[in-house]
This record gives sequence, C-alpha cells and structure tokens, in this order.
Amino acid sequence: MKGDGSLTVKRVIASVLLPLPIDKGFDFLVSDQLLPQVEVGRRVKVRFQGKERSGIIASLAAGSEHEGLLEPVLEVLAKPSFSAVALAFCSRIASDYLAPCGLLVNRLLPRRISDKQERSFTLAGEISELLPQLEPLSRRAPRQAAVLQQLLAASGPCSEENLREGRGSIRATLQRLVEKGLIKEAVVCSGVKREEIAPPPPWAAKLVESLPRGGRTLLFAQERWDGYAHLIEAAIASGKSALLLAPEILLARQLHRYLQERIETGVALYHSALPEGERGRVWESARRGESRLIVGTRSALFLPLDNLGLLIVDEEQDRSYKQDEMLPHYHARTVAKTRADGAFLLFGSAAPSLETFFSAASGRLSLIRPEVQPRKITVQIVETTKDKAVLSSELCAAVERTLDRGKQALIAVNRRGYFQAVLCRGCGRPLRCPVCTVNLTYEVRAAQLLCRVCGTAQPRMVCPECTSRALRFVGVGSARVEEEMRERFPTARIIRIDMDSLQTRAHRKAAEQALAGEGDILIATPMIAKGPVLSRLGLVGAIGVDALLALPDFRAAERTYQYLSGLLGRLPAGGEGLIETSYPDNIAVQAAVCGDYNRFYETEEAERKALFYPPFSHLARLAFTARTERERRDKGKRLITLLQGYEVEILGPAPHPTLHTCAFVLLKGGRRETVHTACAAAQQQFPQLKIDIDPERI
DNA sequence: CGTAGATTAATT
DNA sequence: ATTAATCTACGT
Repeated sequence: MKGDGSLTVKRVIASVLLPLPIDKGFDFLVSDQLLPQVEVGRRVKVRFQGKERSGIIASLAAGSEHEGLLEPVLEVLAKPSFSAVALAFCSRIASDYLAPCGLLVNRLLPRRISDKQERSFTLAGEISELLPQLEPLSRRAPRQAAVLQQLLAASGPCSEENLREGRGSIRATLQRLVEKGLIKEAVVCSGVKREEIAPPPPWAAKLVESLPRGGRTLLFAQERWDGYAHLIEAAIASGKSALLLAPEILLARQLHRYLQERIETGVALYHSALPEGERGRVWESARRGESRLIVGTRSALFLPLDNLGLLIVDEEQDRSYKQDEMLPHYHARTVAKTRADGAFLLFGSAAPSLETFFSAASGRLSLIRPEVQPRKITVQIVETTKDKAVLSSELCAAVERTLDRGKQALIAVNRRGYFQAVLCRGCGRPLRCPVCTVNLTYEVRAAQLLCRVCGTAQPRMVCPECTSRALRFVGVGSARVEEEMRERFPTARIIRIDMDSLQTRAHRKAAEQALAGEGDILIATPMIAKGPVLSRLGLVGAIGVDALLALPDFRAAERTYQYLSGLLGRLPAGGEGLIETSYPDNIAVQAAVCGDYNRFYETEEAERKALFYPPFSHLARLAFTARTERERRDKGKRLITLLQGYEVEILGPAPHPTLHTCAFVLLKGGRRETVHTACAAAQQQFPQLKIDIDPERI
C-alpha cells in the first residue's frame, strides 16, 4: 500500500464499532474484493489487537484520521445488518445515555438468521372423523395426541411455535402426524386469525382519529387491548407499520397471541429470550419491510422497522422498561419518545407513572381516560401485627370461600424463594454471600443456602462470616406460601408463578394455563400485577406489602399503589381483594383499595414537588469507586466541585449499602439537558464513573 | 530498593 | 474488553 506521493490511490475506509466500552469507531481498510459487499450497518470481521473480532460498520469514507497503518477488513459477515437509520438511532440513544455505541449495537444485532421458516398446520379432516383417533393415539404416542388435541381445540391453523408450547422440538411429532394423514401443513403461514376483535370501545374512535396526526397520548384505562387492536388495524390499513411494547416477555407473548388471533396481518414477536436465529429472522423481515407489526420488549425499539406510524408502550409505569443491568442504562419509555419521531405514540396504563400523568395534566400529552363505573369488588385490609403464622386466618378463610365458589384464588407474595432472609444470631445480620455480598436465600428443595446473584451454594448451613450455626429465618417467600397452602388445601390445584418457575417450558405452559383459568390457587410474585382481567379469579391476596412501602426509594409509595392497583385490576366484577399490611392507613394502600388514582396522585405530586423529585426534576445517579476512606472523601469532593458548576442539585456522596469501596451521588436538575451536560462533564473528568440517567433504583 | 497489586492509557 | 505500562503501599 503506497498511498503517498503523487499517485492518488482510490481507497475505501470503514469505521467499525467494536463491542468495547469506548465511544469510538476504528478505521479499517476495505479491499477491492470486499468493496461490493460493504455497506453501513453490516457486521464485519477484523483483526484488532492481534485477535479476530467482529464489529459493525458505522460509516464509509475515502480517508482516515488515523496516523498509523490500517488493518484490512477480513470478511463481510452474513446478514442480519443494521439499516443506516436504525444505526443512527442507536448512536443517538447511546449518546443520550452517555454510553458507548459499540456495546449497544453489537449486542442488539443478532448473529444469524434461522433458515427454517415458521410453518403452520391444520387438521387434515373433519373434527368428527379425527376426534375418535385421539383416544388410541394418546396411549401409544402421547405427544402426537397432545398436538392433535391442541389443533382440534383451535379450530383453525396453528403455527409450529404455538403448537410447541411447553414442549421441546415437535418437528418429528408433526412429521408423524402428517404421515398418518391426521394433519397437514397450512398453506397460509401468517394468517392465524380466528377471533373477531370486540367492537371498538367508544374512546377508540378518538384514538384512530388522531392517529394520522401523530403526537403523544396517554390511555388511562383498565382494559386497553381491544383498543390497541383497532388502532393497530387502522395504522396498518394506512400503510404504516406498528410497534407494541410490553414490559416483560410473558406479557409480550400474551399480547402477541391476542393480536395474532385478531389481526389479518402477520404479527412478529421480538424479545431477548428468543433463539438467536429467530431473532435474526424477525430483524431481517422488519428491515425488508415484510413484518409491519411487531410486539416485543424494550429491545424491539431498536429493530430496523421503517415507516412507523404507531408506537404503543403498554404498562407504561412498569419499572422493567428501565435497563439497569447493561449499558446503556436506557429507559424504554423515554427512548420511545425519540423513536416515535412524529409517529403516534400511545402510553397505556391503569395506574400511570407520576411522570406521564404529570405530562398529561400539564397538557404536554393528550389524555384519554374513559369514564368507567368502578367495578364492584370488595377489598379487605388485614392489619398484620406480630402474628407468627405465615398465612393469616383471614386469608385462609377468604381462600376457602373462593374455592367453595368455584373460583381461583391468587396470592401475591413480594419475595420469591422460601424466606425473605436468613439472619445470623451470632452477628445479628443477614447472611451474605462471601463472593458478592448479596444476602443469601434459603432454597427448600435442596435445603441449602444459595446466592441469587452468583448462584453459588454454601456448603454448610452456617453463617459464612462468623461460622455460627444459630440461624433465624424471617419473612415469607412464594415457595413458603406454596408449601403452607398445600398443607392447608391438600386437594386444591396449586400453581406457582415466578421467575424460578418460568425457567422451564413445562412450567411456562402451566403458568399460561393458570392465567387462562386453570388451577385453584395461584401463588405469584409481583410480576402477576400486570395484565388484563382474569375472568375466573375470585380472590386476590397480597402478602408482604410492607416491604414494598419500606423500600429506600422515593418511588416506594408509587410502586405500592401501582402494584396493588395492578393486582386488584386482575379481578373481575364481584371479586374480592385482601391486603395484609401493618400500615392500613397508608395513602398508597388506601387509594389503591378505593381505585382513587387522583387522590394518590395529588398527595404524591405535592411531595415530589416539595422534594424536587421527578416529574419536577430529572435525575442521574453517579457511582464511583475509591479504595480508602480518604480517597472516597477526596474523589467525592472533586466530583461535587465539578458538578457545582451546573444548575443541578447534588445529593451525596452516599456510601453503598454493603460495598464500602463504592459511593453514589444523585443529581437533580430542572432540565434534562442540564443533567446530561453535567454528567458528560463528569464523565470527561472521571472516565470510570458509572452514570445512570433516569435511574429507577435510587 | 523491590515486588505484588492496583490503576491507567491505548487500541485502527 | 484486553493488555501493557505505570503507580502505590508495604516489605526488605
């Protein structure tokens, strides 16, 4: 390469984003041979630091600022790839959250596309002919029978994905059934529409009307799904695409299914737990404009979906919209505003966040809040005292009443696992994991102490810190409640729904069936507090609400209100609620019981205003490390001096609750830009500073 | 003055 | 992220 001197050598240089925590692209030379393949957004293989790595082309140029020699691009890798627009959006979001773009884009882009396309199957004969075959089949081939039964019940074509539910691969099973002439592959693979959308609720017309105008709207309503379906149909009919966001995978799945059964257009599902190849397929189909309706979790915001006409963020208040485990620590609700970019943006909630409702109240967001007559439910607050029993007598009586009425009882427990904590009588503190200092939990099945973060089990039932054998178990976890319930109601069908139980397919299926009305007693963690009414539900019981109220977080009351109102919101008319708390007069509890959002909002708004918390301020949380006490004081002081140059309020530095080499500073600013600027300056000065803009965990 | 362990700076 | 260069506390 003699690119100097008088001879002008035509050369193309690719700036590549590598998965590194540096906000910078690295330049690589594109050979003539690879020239036809290179394109902004493509994944390429390069040699970097002597190792082969892959990155994404951010831009192409004719020259480079870099002084030294440039390494060549080794290979242009197969699709999927970013569209230029999607890549620019990622870069914008990364910089909004002061995080390196390379980390974001390399994680987002799936590595491959699965080649198998989704197949659908349908019955090969009349139900009357096939039904008698089910019985003999179930003895010889139970899996085939199960699939056949599902198709018989479905009365229409079903996708392989839907049929597979709760099982592993059913390739062979389907093959066998086809050979036997019981089922056949359906010709249309996307059309699984089977149900009609319920007639539009009166307010839906207003939404459809304002759809072409874009703008932002809050739909403050208990039942929103039918409205969404009508709105989505309108958006698709107008030739635009639509994106519907749910806070969690379970909810995204349910919404996906709901829409699939009601909308003619194919509905794609996208979330991080999909197999990589499947994700790649959805990604590419969105990029090619084939998928025009996508239901997903927060990562779906970054799909290269063109021509967006409608973006819905359902359960807008949900905390899961904040990404706090990975960089960038973005908030999907905030990112959605950037993503919508003129498209109609709809936030849906039955208990909106203070931020969103404040926007609506101050006119920056249109509000649709259908007048509803309060559902007739009765709620009882049980004041917990020093009662030692796991289950209060009131709760047991309520469950019994519910089962007698032939209804389901839902018990929501704030903690998964068995106990809330294991305390050591020796040192008087909760037992902690020696590796990551997180409190240990007790696992009943294995009868051992387990760390939820690093997964290491303690070899013996002793305190890892002082080796004392005197342990005290406190609090109640979902597994403990399950055990007690089994003892009290031995004949009831009891199903536990939590992160642990959703790990396996079989459990997931059981959980979905439970939500569809099967089972008598459901025991669940707070994730159950979102979603539509469960029609067979007779009772909702909430245990451990006190722990929520006691969280060291300015949003503790808001969380409690949203949690309780979400739980009660799953009750159909005539249902019964029961809340165990030692703060029966707490405003969040009281307002949730009465379904009086306004009362809660007014109290909370005044408090936020007085303390300059959101929605009156924008927050950022900075974390820094320092080995010694002196260094911490010193570093903290320098950081604060720097921050004082901006129009922000500064709280801290506060020590980390357990790690004392770590400290936090909280920033509050009246304007988002001010907070961003202050953080950017701090990052410049302290490169290892951890920055969380819009923190949800304070 | 030497070393382990931590911190920092650079990467095309 | 990974690595090599540089710094720091503590021991000789």
